[in-house]
Amino acid sequence: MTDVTTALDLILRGTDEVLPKEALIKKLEKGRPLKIKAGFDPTAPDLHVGHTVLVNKLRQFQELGHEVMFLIGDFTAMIGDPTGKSATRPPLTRDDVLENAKTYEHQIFKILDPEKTTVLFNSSWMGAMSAADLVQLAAKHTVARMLERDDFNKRYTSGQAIAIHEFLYPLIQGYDSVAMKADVEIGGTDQKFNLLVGRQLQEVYGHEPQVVITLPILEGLDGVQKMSKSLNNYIGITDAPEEMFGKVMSVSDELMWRYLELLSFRPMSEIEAWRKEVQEGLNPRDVKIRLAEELVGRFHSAGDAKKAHEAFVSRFRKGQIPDDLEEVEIAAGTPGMPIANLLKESGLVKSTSEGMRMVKQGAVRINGEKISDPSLSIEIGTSDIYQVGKRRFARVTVK
RNA sequence: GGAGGGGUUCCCGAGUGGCCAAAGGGAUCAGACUGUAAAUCUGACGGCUCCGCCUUCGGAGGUUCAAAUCCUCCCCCCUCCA
Repeated sequence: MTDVTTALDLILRGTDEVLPKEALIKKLEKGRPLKIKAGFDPTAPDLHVGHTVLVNKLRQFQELGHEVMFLIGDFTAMIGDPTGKSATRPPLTRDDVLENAKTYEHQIFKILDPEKTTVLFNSSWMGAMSAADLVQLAAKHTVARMLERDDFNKRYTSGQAIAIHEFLYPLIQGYDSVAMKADVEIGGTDQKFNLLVGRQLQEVYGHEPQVVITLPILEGLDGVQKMSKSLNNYIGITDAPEEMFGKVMSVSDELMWRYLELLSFRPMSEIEAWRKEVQEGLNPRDVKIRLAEELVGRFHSAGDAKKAHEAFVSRFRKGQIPDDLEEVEIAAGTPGMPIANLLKESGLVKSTSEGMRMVKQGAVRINGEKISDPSLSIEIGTSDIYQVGKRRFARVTVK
C-alpha cells in the first residue's frame, strides 16, 4: 500500500473538508483496506460530470487499495431528503430501483473498478428493522442536534413545517454507516450534516466513527450555478463525443482549472505545470483540449476523443461543415416551401417565427451561402445543407 | 375559525379600462469580436399563410365600443391572529 503522505496528498485533492483529518491519518496508518461509503439516491441515475467529482474520489481510494461501498438509498428514498419542501416523492417500485441501480453501475464503472466495488441497498437492513428498533434508533439522537442542521433550523425559526419523518432521514443515513461499518463517508458539502450524524451514531453504537469527507459542488458550464440538468449547464456522461468535447471547450479559462482539479485524473503536479505554461504564453484553449480529450476518452474511447477533436477543429476553427450530417426528408405541400417552414419542419428551429427571425438575423446558410431573404421559397426536389447559427446543421431534401 | 396580501409571457418582476404581445432584469438564441473562451457591443426573444392576422396575463362566466386591468363564482399560494 502507498505510504501515508502520498495517499493523503491524493485524497485531499479537491476536497472541501476532511473531518477530522487526524482520524483519517490514523486510519490510513493501519495499513488495511478501508471501507469507503458513498450514498446515492435511486431516483436519478442519469449522471453528469458534476456527480463524478465524488465518484472520482472513490476511484482514488480504490487506487490506494481501499474498498468502495456504493450505497443505493432505496429505503431513504421513501422519505426524500428534506431539502426545502418536497417532502414526499412518488414511490419507486422494486423493479424501478433495480433498473436504476443497473444504470448506475453501467455509468460508474466507467470510472470505478468493479472488482473493488460493492453495491448495497439500505433497504436490506432498514426493511428488516422493527418499529421497536426504529424507536431505539430515534432515542439515540436529540431534537436539539437535529435543529443544528441549517435548513431545519431556518424552517423551524421561520415557522415552516417540519414533519417528524424528515428527522428520520439523517438518522437512517447515519445508521447506514453503523450497519456498513464505514471507515470513511464521502458526500457533497450539502451533505455535511447527514454525514456527521453517521459519526455520532457509530460512536453511540460502540464503533469507531467514520471520517467525513466533503467535496465541493461543481459549477456548471456558466461557471456560477451548480451543474444540474434543470439549469441545462451540464456535461452529461452519456453525451455524444462531439457534444461533450464542445461543452468542455466552452468553459471559461478560469473554470477550466477547477474542472481539471476535480475531473482530471492527471496528477496535480502536471496540472500545475500546465498552469505555468499558460502563464508563459500557451493558449488556454490547448489546455482545455487536453481536458476535453481526457473526458471523452473516459466516457467513450480514445478513438472517439481523437475524432471529436478533429471534428471540432474543422468545424469551428476552419468553419467547415461537419461530415456526419443529419439527413432529413420533408414533404412540401405547395409548389415551393417557404424557408421558415422548411427550417421548422426539419427541426432546425422550433417555430416558423423563429425561422423568420434567424433568416433576418443572418444566421441561416444554405450550402455555406448566407441568405437574408425571409420570403425565399425552396423548390421541390432540391437537397441542400442548411445551417442555423454555428451549431445546427442538417441536409434537407424537399419532396 | 378570523384578518390581510398575492397568482402576469422560461424565471424574477412592472403594469390597475384603450398608446399592451405587455416595462426592467435574468436565462436563452443570433450577429460582431474571438480561442465556438470569458468579457463586451448589437439585435431578437407567443404563434401564424409574418409589414397583417390570431392566441396569452390562475380558471370559468359577466360589464364595456374596448379588460391583464372592473364585477361574480371557483382553484391555488403566502402572512398575521385564534
